[in-house]
Amino acid sequence: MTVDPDRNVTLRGERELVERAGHLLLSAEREFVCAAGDLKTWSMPGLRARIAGARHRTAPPLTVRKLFNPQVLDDEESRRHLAEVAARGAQVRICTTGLPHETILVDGRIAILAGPLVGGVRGYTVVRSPDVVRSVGSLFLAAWDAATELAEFRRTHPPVLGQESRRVLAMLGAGHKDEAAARELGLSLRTYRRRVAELMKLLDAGSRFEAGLRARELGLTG
Amino acid sequence: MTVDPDRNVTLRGERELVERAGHLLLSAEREFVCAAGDLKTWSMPGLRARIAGARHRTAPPLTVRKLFNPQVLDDEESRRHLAEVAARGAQVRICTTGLPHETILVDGRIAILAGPLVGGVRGYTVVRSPDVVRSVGSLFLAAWDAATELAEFRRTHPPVLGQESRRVLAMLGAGHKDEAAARELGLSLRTYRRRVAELMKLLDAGSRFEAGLRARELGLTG
DNA sequence: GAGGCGGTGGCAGCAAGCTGCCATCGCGCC
DNA sequence: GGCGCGATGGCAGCTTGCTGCCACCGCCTC
Repeated sequence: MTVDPDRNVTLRGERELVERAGHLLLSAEREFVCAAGDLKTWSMPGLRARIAGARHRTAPPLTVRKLFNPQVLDDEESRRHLAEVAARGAQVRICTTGLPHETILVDGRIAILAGPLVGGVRGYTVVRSPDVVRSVGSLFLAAWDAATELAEFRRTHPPVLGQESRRVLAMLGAGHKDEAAARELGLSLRTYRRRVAELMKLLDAGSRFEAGLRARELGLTG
Repeated sequence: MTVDPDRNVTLRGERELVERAGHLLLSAEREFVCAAGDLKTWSMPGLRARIAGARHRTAPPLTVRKLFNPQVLDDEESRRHLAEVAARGAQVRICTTGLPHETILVDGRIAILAGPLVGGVRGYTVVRSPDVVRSVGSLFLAAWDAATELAEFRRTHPPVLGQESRRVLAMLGAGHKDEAAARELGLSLRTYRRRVAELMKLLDAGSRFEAGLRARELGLTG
């Protein structure tokens, strides 16, 4: 890593990013900002835990802001992770406009911008030029302000269900047993239950009761 | 049965009522009106089916109005029966003020008024005097107009739940397994499930999913 | 045609839920 | 005390729901 703050450095692959810029991420004292289309880009095994650990040392509590596209809510693991992150005090928002590039901002001093995959490896450009970082920061802020709080988003944006899912929902809502419902929908018992399981994942429900609750809550019925 | 229209006849017990006044009930051509505190008074086995059958013969469709107190909604069998009756075209309303006496009105011509139990047998007085029947009719109409449609009533009057039922609901809504929920509430598994079963009866739900749906629908959560 | 891939469905085994039956216990009442 | 009544909880057996595993099928690609 050069000492010239106006020299951008591009690292290839997450491993190199972690090795050579990990300390930058850990150096956050005031604010840690992260924008990404999905959760995959910043997986960085092991680093998250160290960041989480580092937070305990900071005198002024670290402000953590995470901005994502709606598709992070598509799979259950991501939802669980987001919920956990939010529970630890991070602010999480969802932005319906496409996020340009995956971005990290540390204390308004350092920006790390992800590039496209090149030969299966993603490039990460570490930027320290104050003007560049500032303008990235203000772009982020604009997107952040336009985005909606995770909880609010989830409350007002029910997951989009296909035709079949809605028919499964109707069967469940009518109180039919699985066997009858499957027959009525022309599905095998196995497949019907697969659908129900998918639905429950989608609704973040641990039981059918809960699923019913949420289905009504999100206005997915009738 | 006397031919004098101004002579009231009191019949003792439902059997006698059915035997000697059953034909009056079946003679309804225009309107059949029934008000009762509960469904027990007019059980009259076999008669209902015959009334239902008779309706097919009537040239102008028979208007059926039934007025009940809220407690008919307390037990599941009554609810099912009411739903069935309503589905067959009867108008069903719920009246929150106590209904004075069980009453039947046939075509504005005949009134049958139930009295108290005497020696375990209820008396039924058949009235044909036009003035009396008219005034009973107008009293009924007043109560009818003040009452609310069954569907509307059920939508706006969620069943009153005890403290414990609400805690059971909370457990269900939190997605807990029965065992965990029972432990948390300090109940045995058996009793917890009894509570759940009661709750589901109360909510008219054939499955836990449905119960969740209704619970949210009736605003019984959070 | 070979092979991969996604969706389906049968099966089996387990987990969870449901309910009838009965013993028990507390409580009010005679 | 004796009795009945309602609530509780243990037990057992059954139903329902859940899921991993595997085989199969249709489709696409090479």
